[in-house]
Amino acid sequence: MDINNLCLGALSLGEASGYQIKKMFEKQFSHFQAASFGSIYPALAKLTEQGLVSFREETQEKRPTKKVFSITPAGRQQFAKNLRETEPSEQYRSDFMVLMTFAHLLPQERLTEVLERQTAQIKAELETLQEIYANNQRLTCGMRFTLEYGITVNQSLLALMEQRGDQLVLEIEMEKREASAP
Amino acid sequence: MDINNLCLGALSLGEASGYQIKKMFEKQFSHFQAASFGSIYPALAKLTEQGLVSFREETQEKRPTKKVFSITPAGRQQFAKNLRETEPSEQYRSDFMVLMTFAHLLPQERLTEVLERQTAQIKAELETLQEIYANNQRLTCGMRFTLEYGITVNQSLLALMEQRGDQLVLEIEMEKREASAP
DNA sequence: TCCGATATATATTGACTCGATACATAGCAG
DNA sequence: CTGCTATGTATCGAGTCAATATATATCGGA
Repeated sequence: MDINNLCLGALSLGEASGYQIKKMFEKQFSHFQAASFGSIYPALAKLTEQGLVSFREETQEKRPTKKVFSITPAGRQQFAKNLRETEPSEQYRSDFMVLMTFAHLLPQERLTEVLERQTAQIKAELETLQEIYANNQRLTCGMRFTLEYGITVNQSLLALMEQRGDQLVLEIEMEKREASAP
Repeated sequence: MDINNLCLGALSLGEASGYQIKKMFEKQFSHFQAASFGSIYPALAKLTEQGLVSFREETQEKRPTKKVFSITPAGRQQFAKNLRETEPSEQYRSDFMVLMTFAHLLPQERLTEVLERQTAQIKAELETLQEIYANNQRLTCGMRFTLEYGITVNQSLLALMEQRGDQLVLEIEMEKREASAP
């Protein structure tokens, strides 16, 4: 699923400027997709060219002029078609996991810090998702499901980090001592 | 964490050719990092230029000539330094979540298929991780932790999919009917 | 009051990465 | 004997990101 398509999807929920689409990626979609201006603006230009979205210019007082994009009927049709053909793939990239894989190369204080930071991150993400879930009545069933999905993951990870974190630091220190004096 | 660094990390576990490094990304590291030839070969060239890795050419019978790369002491030092400065960030990208967000635009059969496929994917990933965990004595504590992390996530997701999947299909169909005849 | 942070808004650039492809050889299954 | 899988090196085009440029405005703190 490329950014062209994701912009089409975002606009299928309502008209928006490039800046506002970026905000949507940072808020509603942040737990499963990301996009930068460097891909959003070219995508909107291309979609306009293809007649899948249109825009009107909105001059604002005390703010720069906005280009408000809307999805066209052709765009809506195209998005539904692309969606039907999209395979449910996933990709996960984690520097945290890399740090854990090579944890024996980290000083103990740094390892502790990394684990604490990761735990805090998970906690923050969990709270964000729970807040969206609780304070939003207009969510579709599908959206509610993605939130449940994210909440489930983060809850089980938080439990793992809290149960296993301190123990891991000790294990790694043991391993280091064994390696240096076998 | 860029691919240069990841290659350095891979080579810190033992010498390997570009092809073998790719295999490592597909096996040991597949649940948290990925890399293609298009990034691995340029990375190895750059690292060689910087003196962080070196290589010898190994002529094989009935096989193309191999370039076997090894990490140099300077490379090992650089990797440890980079690791200390790496922040534990994570990124997750999921077309499955996009499909769920816009599930109301999918035909029912396709939605069912997507959910089944996702469940199968999670099951497969879970089995792969459990197999590595069980059949490998040489793992470091850190590596074992990354496997536990992955197993935890996939177990809780599998439970969610099995509890919630069928129900979701019904909910979405209800929602569609309400939307078309309010 | 002025400085820096934050927010709204569009847009581009360089660097990085992926997926596909090319080239070369060989074994194995149908 | 054709196609698939495997080992191996390497590049190219297309897509993407992070940073930056350019404007303007608000708001809090020194």
